[in-house]
Amino acid sequence: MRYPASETAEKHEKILKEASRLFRERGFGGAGVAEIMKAAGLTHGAFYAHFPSKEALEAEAVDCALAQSDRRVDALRAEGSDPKRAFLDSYLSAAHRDHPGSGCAIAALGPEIARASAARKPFTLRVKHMIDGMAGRFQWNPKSAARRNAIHLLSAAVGALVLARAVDDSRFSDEILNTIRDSLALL
Amino acid sequence: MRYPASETAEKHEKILKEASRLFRERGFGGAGVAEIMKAAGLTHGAFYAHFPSKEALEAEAVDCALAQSDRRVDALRAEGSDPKRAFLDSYLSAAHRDHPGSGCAIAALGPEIARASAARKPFTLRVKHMIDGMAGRFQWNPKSAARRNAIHLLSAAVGALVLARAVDDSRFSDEILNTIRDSLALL
DNA sequence: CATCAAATAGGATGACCATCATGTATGTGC
DNA sequence: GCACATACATGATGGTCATCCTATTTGATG
Repeated sequence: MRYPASETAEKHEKILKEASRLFRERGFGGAGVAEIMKAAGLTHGAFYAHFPSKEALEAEAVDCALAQSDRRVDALRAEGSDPKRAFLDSYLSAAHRDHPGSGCAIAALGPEIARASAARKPFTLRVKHMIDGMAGRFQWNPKSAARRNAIHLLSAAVGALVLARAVDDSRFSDEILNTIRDSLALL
Repeated sequence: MRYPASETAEKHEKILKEASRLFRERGFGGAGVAEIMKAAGLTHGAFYAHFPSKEALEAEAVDCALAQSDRRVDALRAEGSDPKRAFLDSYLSAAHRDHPGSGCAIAALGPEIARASAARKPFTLRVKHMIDGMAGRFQWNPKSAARRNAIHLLSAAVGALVLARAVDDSRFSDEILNTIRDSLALL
């Protein structure tokens, strides 16, 4: 059947959202096309009407997830007086550690993206934009070190989240998150 | 045929070495049992005489890779006068970025380890030991912040390497490595 | 209103993969 | 020196997965 154009666009978005969640939860290899389509309320046969390949879906899903992260960083600035502190509290929280499906794609998929040819381009653009945003909108001392500090903050936050998730000791995991949260607040 | 015990132990080590390299290069899912055995000079049938499952191999391979990293950190201390600086120069080098197969397993496999039940325990022990070693052997100012700074240094170095590998722009990638190298030298 | 194009379902396909089964040859322990 | 255990090779097996094929249905187009 041919469906109304609006519904088609909605379903495309729904597939992307579910893919981006499942990829972050289980990795690119851990989430299959059929499972993603089922989560989106469709069957596997319809997949290739929306995306040319799974690899293309991976690229779009990464872009989608990082766009969401970008919007969240913007929202932090609108809300509180210290957006950097708000970012650290949110990014290095136990909730973020325990729910990768709705969290940062860099920490959930970084090494797999490095091996995935198609996802690297959108990833690069989004990361550049995130660093520019953080450098421009967070409060740094001195202000001249904004870009360096933004790169430092993002790197340390990503690394800490990766470590906190991989470690099999909840106290050690908490220690990592708390240590980096406090350290980066001083930048 | 029954082989001499020494040869068997050698082959066990060879399988582990090749697995740890291939896993770091392609991820757990990207390297199959048959390919690993072939790289070790054997056929796939002999695998289950050495390891009970692929998951068990993943755990031992991670342990093997991190043990090697640990030895390298020790070696840095024996060689130069500033082991922290030597670590940063090595860890955040273009060579390390471009050769994950012989590099740090945290940066190459972190998120996959977080999802791999068996590998998390040895991973946790090795990371704890690495942080203890860096806290005790590197020069920190002030010395009272040694443990906090060691966690900070490892997190930021891992995050920077993940970012530098995933990004599709060599200048940006270099900028990340150089920025974090200089920032962490001040800890 | 008639035609077309596209979105979907269901099923097929071919590849890959972890694991297991079997046969064999040979060090090892008695 | 003999019986046995075992490391190995080869070959199945069962499952999963990405991708393709075909029929169907119906909104869009003129």
